[in-house]
Amino acid sequence: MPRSVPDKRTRLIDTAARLTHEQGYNRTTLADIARESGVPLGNVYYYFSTKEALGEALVDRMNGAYESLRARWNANEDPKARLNAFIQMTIDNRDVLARSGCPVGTLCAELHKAGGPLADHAATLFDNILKWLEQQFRRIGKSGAESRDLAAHVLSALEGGSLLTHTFHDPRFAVREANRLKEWIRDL
Amino acid sequence: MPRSVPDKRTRLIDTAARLTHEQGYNRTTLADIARESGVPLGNVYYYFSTKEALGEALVDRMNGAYESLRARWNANEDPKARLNAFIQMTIDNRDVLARSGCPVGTLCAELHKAGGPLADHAATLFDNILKWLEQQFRRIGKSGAESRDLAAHVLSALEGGSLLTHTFHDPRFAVREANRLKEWIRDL
DNA sequence: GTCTATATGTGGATAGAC
DNA sequence: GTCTATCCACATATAGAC
Repeated sequence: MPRSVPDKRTRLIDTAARLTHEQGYNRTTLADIARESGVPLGNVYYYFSTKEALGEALVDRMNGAYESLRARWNANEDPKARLNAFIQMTIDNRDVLARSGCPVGTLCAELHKAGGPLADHAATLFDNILKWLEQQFRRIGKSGAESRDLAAHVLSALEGGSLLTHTFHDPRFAVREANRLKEWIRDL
Repeated sequence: MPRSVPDKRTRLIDTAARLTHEQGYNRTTLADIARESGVPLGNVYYYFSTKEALGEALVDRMNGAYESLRARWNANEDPKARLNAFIQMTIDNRDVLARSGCPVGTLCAELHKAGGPLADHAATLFDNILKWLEQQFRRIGKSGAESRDLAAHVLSALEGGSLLTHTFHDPRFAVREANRLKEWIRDL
């Protein structure tokens, strides 16, 4: 029994993900999400008791999506190839980054101004990325401490490039940082 | 006639700068700013016709503050020393960065989700930084195109490090990126 | 220039019928 | 499970006396 239209709960999370990325979390209202999902506003509260609960589900969904990507990259045995696949994502998404920034970076920046449990939950997105990056550097033969530093450097450069790309609506900033990292990994 | 208390307009901008950095622009209300400035809410509108007008003044003030810093760094003739002074700012401010992130980076990220004239105005903060950085690399002897790339790389690394430092409330991410840049500049 | 009171709009959340 | 109507809090902005 194929379902061409996902169930309401899924639709609400998907719409929340898109609108939060485009407009920011605070500026995205439950009324926006409900309308774009084709769900009446009052019905949203059957699935999510508060906006924050929807935010938590949104972070969970993003974590799952990135976990799927990492699983795919793990099919390649070469850790440098895995790192390059991660970096290539920035290049492939350059136009989206120019329009709305990195979905993870902008979400973390915004939520950590408010604090609270949702902010900490969003930080797990970066944490999971860092852990995976660290594993790849260990496979290359780096020590534990150095692997953590190198992982942080990769993510810092890509996030910084994404921020400039977003601010100037110019994909080149992120692409240049990505290419710089690829050369740097090649020579490691 | 020394004035220990700045005039109202100045106080409003200063308070707006602090609260916007701590809480974000959207979550900071004019009532917050008025209260913390010791100005009645209705009186705010005598100085700024809209919240956006206050936002513009805030960006202008930040541009002026960073311009003053750059003027001080320009007193040193050595371009590498100037670059190091810029990078050192990240290290000196590490605890503030851990609590609230980079004032410029978080402001640009938040405002560019909404778009509009204020977002473009905020981008001038990064633009002025990049122009100054580019000048230093030209002084070192780099070409125009390469100087622009190197300037973008410095800012990307520091902003990315600041974002991770903010997200994890851990100063080390920004400090490591700063130290890495210092070594990189030394060997240029 | 200053300040109180208030208008206006909007967002999160609830009540309660179906 | 679904949906309409509505409550309540709060943010921007205005009116108008002083």
